[in-house]
Amino acid sequence: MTQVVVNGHASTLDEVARLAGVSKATASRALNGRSKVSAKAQAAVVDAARELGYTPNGAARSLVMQRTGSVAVILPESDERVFSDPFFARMLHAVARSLRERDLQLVLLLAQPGDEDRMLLYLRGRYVDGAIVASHHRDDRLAEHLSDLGLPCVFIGAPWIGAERVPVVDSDNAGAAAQAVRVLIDGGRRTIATIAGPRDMRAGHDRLAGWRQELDAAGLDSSRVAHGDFTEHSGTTACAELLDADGGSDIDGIFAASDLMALGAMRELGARGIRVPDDVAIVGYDDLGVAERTQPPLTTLRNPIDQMVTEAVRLLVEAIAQGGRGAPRRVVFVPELVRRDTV
Amino acid sequence: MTQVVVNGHASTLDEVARLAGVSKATASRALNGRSKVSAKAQAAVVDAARELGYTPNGAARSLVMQRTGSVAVILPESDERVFSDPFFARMLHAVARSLRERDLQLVLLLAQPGDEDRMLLYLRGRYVDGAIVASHHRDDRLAEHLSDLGLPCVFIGAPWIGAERVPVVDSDNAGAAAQAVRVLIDGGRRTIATIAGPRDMRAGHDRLAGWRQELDAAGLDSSRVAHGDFTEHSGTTACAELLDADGGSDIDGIFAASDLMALGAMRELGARGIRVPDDVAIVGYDDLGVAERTQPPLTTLRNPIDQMVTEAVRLLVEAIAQGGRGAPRRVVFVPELVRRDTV
DNA sequence: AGCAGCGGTGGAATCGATTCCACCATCGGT
DNA sequence: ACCGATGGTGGAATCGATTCCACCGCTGCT
Repeated sequence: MTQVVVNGHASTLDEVARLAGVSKATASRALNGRSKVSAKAQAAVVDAARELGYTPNGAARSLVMQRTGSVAVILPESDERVFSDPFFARMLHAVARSLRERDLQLVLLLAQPGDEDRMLLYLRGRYVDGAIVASHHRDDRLAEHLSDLGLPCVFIGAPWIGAERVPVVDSDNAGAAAQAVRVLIDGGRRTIATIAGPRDMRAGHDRLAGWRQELDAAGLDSSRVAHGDFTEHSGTTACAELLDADGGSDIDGIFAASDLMALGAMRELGARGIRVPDDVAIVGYDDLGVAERTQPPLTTLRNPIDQMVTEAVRLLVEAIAQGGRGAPRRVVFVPELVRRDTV
Repeated sequence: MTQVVVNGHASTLDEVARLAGVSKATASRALNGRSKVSAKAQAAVVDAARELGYTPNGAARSLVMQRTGSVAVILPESDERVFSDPFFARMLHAVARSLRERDLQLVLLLAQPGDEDRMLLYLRGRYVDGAIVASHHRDDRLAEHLSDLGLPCVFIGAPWIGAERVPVVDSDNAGAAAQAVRVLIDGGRRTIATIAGPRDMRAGHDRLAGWRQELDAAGLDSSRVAHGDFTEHSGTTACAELLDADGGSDIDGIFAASDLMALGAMRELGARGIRVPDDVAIVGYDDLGVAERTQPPLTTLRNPIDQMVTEAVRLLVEAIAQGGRGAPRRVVFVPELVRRDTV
C-alpha cells in the first residue's frame, strides 16, 4: 500500500488536482466517476489521491450534496435496558447488516431520558440523512418532532403519539398475544394469567390487550395480571405476585410478554415445586435465543425482528430518495408461534 | 413553545438575519454570544430564530469551524459480544455521561470484522472530532491507522499494535491478577487454576500472565489453565475441562478472568457437588453487578471502568483542543480487590 | 473644537467539496 | 472545405455557516 504524506493537515481536492495537473472539477469527476474523464487524467488523479492519502471532507461534501451518507438509529431507552434486552442486540445487528448493504454508515444515538434536546439539535443539524427509531415510551413526542423536522424517519413499533404522521413498521402484538392465549385454551387451560410488560410501552400495552380480548371472547377470567419490565428478575417477582394473590393456586396457564419474564417465572415456579407444563403451561414472547435454552424449552412467539428491520431500512431509503415527501406508510408483520415444550 | 414555520426546507441564517433586519454577521454573533451585540439586535435575532425554527446546518458549521461537536466510540467487536458483555454497557454508560457534561454528541460505531474500511472512511471524512476505542483484538491495526490519520483518539485498554503511538488509559490487569492469586494463597490454597480469557485480547493475556507470575514467584504449579471467552457458558466449559484434567480434583482455588466465567464455573462446581468456598475458593474479575448476585457473593477485582472512562474523555478533549499534537500519554489504574464470600 | 477609543455593524473572504456552463478540440458526414 | 456533434476541460457559482476587517457614530477627554 503506497502511503500517505501528511504535512500536518488532511489533504484537499485542490491539492490533488494540482498534483495531478488538472482542475478541481476534473479531479472531482475522476474520483466520483459520474461523468466522462480521459483515461490519462483519470489515472493521474487517482495516483495523486493515493499519494496524498486523500479522503473527501465530509462536511464540505454533505454541504453541497445535501446528503451525509449516514443514518441514525435512535433508542429512546435507558442504556441499562438497551444492553440487557436481547431485542435491541438483535435489532441493531439486523440494522447494521441492512445499512452495510446500502453503503450507509450507522450512527447509534442513545437518547437518555434528560438528553433529548441535544439529540434533536443533532438531528436538526442534519448530521444524518434519516433516522430509525425503535421502542419508546408513552409520553415521548419524538414522532411529532421528527415529523416537524421533515427528517426522513421510520419507526419500528408504533409510537403512542403522532403515529399517523410517520412511517411505521410494526408487528401485531395483540394478535400474537391472542394466539398465545388460544394455544393455552386449546391445551385445556382455563385459569390463564399474564405477566405483562410496562403499561407505557406499546409492546407491553398491546400484548396485554390481546390477552384480555381473547380471554373475554372465550368467556374466561381476565383479571389475573401482574406487570413487569421485560427483564428476567421482574418476571420472577410478577409470577410470585400472581401465585400469592387470591386464588393464585388455581392458575394453570401463563402468558408472559417476554421470554426473559417467562424465564423468570419458570424459576419462581420451579422454586415452589410447580411443574411446567404439567401444573402450569407457559408461553413467552420474542424467541431471540433464550427460549431455546430454558428448561424445558419455551413455547413462544417469534418476534419478526429481521423482517421488520429489513423493511424499515427499505422504507427509510425510499423516504430519503423522495426527500421526505410521500404519505407515511404502515407495514405490519405477524409473529409466528413456535411450539416447544412448555404448553 | 412558539413553533416553526417550515416551508419545505430548513431555514438558514440568511433568512433569520433578513427577518430580524440585520446582517448575517450580526445574526451569527447574536446566536453564538461570543461577541457584543446590542440588546435590540440580540432580541430581534433570537425572536426571528425561534419563529423560523432555526438550527444551524451542521455541515456548514463544521466546515468553517473545523469542529463537529461529536466524538466516536469505536467498539471493534462482534455485536453479540458488545451486547452480552456488561463491560460495554457500563463503559458506554460512563462515556455517555462524561460526554454529556462537555456538550459533545456520542456517535457509536460498531466496527464489524469486515467493515473497518467504511469506518475508516467515515473517520477520515472528519465527521467526528475524535474517537475513543475500547477493547480490540490482536491483529487490529486501528491504532496505527488512527495515528496516521491524525485524528485525536484515546484507547481504553492498550492495543497490541502501535500502543506507543496513541494515548492509552489502561488498568493493571496483570497486577490485579497477581493480587487475586495472593489472596488465594493467603487463604491457604495451593493448587490454583485459572480460567483465562481469549489469548488474542489484552485483558485475557495480561490477566493470565499476572496469575502465572505470582504462582511462579510462590513456587506453585502454574500449569492449570483453561481458556474461555469471558462469557458464562465458556466459564462452565472451562471449569469442567480443568476438573477433568489429570489431577483436576486437587484444585482448591480458581482465578477466573471475568465474573461471568466465574459464575459459569460456580454452576459447574455446584452441579458436581463441590462447595464454594469450602472445597474450592474462587476469585472473579470485573465487579459490574453480577458478582454481588452470585450464590455465594463473589470475591472479585473491581474493574475501574468509570475512572478509566472519565480520564479517557479528559485526555480526548485535551487532545482535540491541542489539535492532536502533544506526546501520547498513558494512564494506568489499579483495580481494587472486593472481598465477598467465595474465598 | 478636535481627536482617541470603543461598542456595534455589515461586506466580503473563507472552509472544501460538487456541478453548471461556456468553451475548445477533434472527428465524421455531406 | 465546412458544419454539427461529441468528449473533455476549467472557471466560477454554490451550499450555509463563521470571522476578519473596515467603518461608522458616539462618548469623554484634553
